[in-house]
Amino acid sequence: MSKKPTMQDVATHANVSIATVSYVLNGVKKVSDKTKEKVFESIRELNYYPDSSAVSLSRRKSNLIGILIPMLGDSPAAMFKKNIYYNEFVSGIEVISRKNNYDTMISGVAEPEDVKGWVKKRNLDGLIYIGELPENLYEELIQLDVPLVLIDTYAKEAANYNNVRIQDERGGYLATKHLIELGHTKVAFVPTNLQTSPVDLHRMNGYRRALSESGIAFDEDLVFESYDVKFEQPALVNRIVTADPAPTGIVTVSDVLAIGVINELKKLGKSVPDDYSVIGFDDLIISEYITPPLTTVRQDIFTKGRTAAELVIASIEEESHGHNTVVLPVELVERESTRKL
Amino acid sequence: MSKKPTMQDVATHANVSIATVSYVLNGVKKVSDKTKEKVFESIRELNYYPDSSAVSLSRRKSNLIGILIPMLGDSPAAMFKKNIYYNEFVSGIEVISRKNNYDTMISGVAEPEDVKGWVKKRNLDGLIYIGELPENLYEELIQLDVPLVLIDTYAKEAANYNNVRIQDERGGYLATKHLIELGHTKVAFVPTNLQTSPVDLHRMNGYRRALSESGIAFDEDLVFESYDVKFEQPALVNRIVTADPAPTGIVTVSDVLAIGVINELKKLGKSVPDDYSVIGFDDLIISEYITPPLTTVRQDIFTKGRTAAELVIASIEEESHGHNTVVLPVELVERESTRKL
DNA sequence: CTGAAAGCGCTTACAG
DNA sequence: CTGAAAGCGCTTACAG
Repeated sequence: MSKKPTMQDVATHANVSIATVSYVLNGVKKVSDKTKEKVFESIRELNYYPDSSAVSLSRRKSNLIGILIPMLGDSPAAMFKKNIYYNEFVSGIEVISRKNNYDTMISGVAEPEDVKGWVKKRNLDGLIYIGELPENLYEELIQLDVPLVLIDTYAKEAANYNNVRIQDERGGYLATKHLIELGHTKVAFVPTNLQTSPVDLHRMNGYRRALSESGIAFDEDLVFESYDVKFEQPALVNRIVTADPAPTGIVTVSDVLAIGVINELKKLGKSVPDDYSVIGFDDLIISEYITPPLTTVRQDIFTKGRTAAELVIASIEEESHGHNTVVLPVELVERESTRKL
Repeated sequence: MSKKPTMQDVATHANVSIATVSYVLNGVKKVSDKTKEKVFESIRELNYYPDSSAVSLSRRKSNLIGILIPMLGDSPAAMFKKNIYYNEFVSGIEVISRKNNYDTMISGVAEPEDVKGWVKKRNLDGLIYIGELPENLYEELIQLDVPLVLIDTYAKEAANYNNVRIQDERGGYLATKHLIELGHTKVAFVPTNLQTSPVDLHRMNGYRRALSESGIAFDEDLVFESYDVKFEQPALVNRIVTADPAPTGIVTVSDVLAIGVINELKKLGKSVPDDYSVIGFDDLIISEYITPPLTTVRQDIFTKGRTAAELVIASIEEESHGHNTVVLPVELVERESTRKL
């Protein structure tokens, strides 16, 4: 095959200097229209594409955005693999990035040191981090001085960065309120892990607000941590069905959990929504198609990804490294996993 | 923040030339152990990471692998977004790539010209393409002379590249055979699109083989193209339930389709597996947790991704641009969406 | 409006 | 075993 044409080839072909080609390409300086025309013509004919390694090197800008996905346990991919959620999220980032001429790379986060290395090595222009950032990573990242967007974070350090979150408190509130309105008074709350997940804590605040608004006392015995976002939840569900007081409604912090809970309940011969009303959180694509179709709190994960990408890119291009926080709305979607008591 | 250290900084710090640093880093030439030690020491102290733009530029190698995802309709992401499948696949690629010091980028494929541009721009070392490659893309890619792995392709041109496929024919066979063994004689086959999908055609060959093996005549009227891999399938299912002959078993080419079919059947008051036995294909993570748990033909998508990555990387590093074809096994997973007639 | 030249941070023959 | 220097393909002051 023929070697890839360089800027020099274009310059020669157009009978100008490479500086001029560069100017034309970057829309910089006033280049005469005829020259511009010639150059574009040559670019087209030679089918020229600027070499981004060279561009990155000389411009100190890679047009690369890194997406950091926290690891749960072993491999970064395992996380990505299991969590249907990331699919849409990454998708949103991808769309906006491409539109703005950025490419995206994904990496699992193991050691903070690795992240730093990655950013430096690849000259990443910006970073999107999903979830609570480990303390030590904050320090590393500050040193890196790279535009950063934090997703679903409530850490105080987060205030120094861009943030995209959703109305977590309101989500918990809406879900609980819904069950209460349906006549449920014994409502369980199923977070992942209250120690490690501020998001869960905020949703629980909403849960508590809804309870107290209706004069229902908060009961610790109705909070069941699952510790793991996965479909298999025998232990969790066992605790729920044997709980005292016995709940009739279950507010969950994710659709995956809700599906898991419904599944285990079925195994125990219980019916949803006849015996238990269950609410999810997220509204995954699949949630409408399970049995029963899941009542859930919808968040627009795709938009979350888009917003995150828009924020990093703005931050990169303004050189302002601003810290904006965008809180996206949530909404209750009533389907058939909840019923009037 | 302090500027990122360069190789020069390391050289100065270690009191050697940058050439030596480079040699040490690349394990090339025989550098004395003391020197090596000094250099590594400096690298550690300065927390140095080679700039990959510079490396790419001088070594003409980006250590970047591009994943091409075909677009269905509008945005590339839309595809990625909807198809739960890609999640695992990309995950597999990612794991192997990272282990081999490659990063991966994902792009939707719109115009073949765009792909070419992307490869040239980013100096991609290798490419993984999912699905049937448009004719004109073959030509473009040949010119690019970049290691390529084709996934699930049956085009004759594909023989010139690396391929990863699964036992499609066998999958169709196993699914159909299973239904026949359960006593079904009127078995429907639901492909996506026989015109555009050789994969579907191969699975149908398996379907036909199982039929003929049992002395059941193939009946065109029992083939129902869905034309779209999505959960909503009212028209499709309407055709199925009103078909003559009336099928009792349904072999489907994807879990998404199967879930869609089951869903529509329920809406029509039909029960699975009581009225219809339905089989999927893929065995998505979710498929075990829907109602009824889906009987399906499992393929290991994660391994498919891993294999694809291994092939490109081998191809990149051997400079041999080989064309190996790996056919991964499939296996029938019996769950509860099928029953004895 | 256009170009010569230095520089971005590496790699790699070539000398020694 | 080690280093000086050219080169990878761009960008960008600086001159003109």
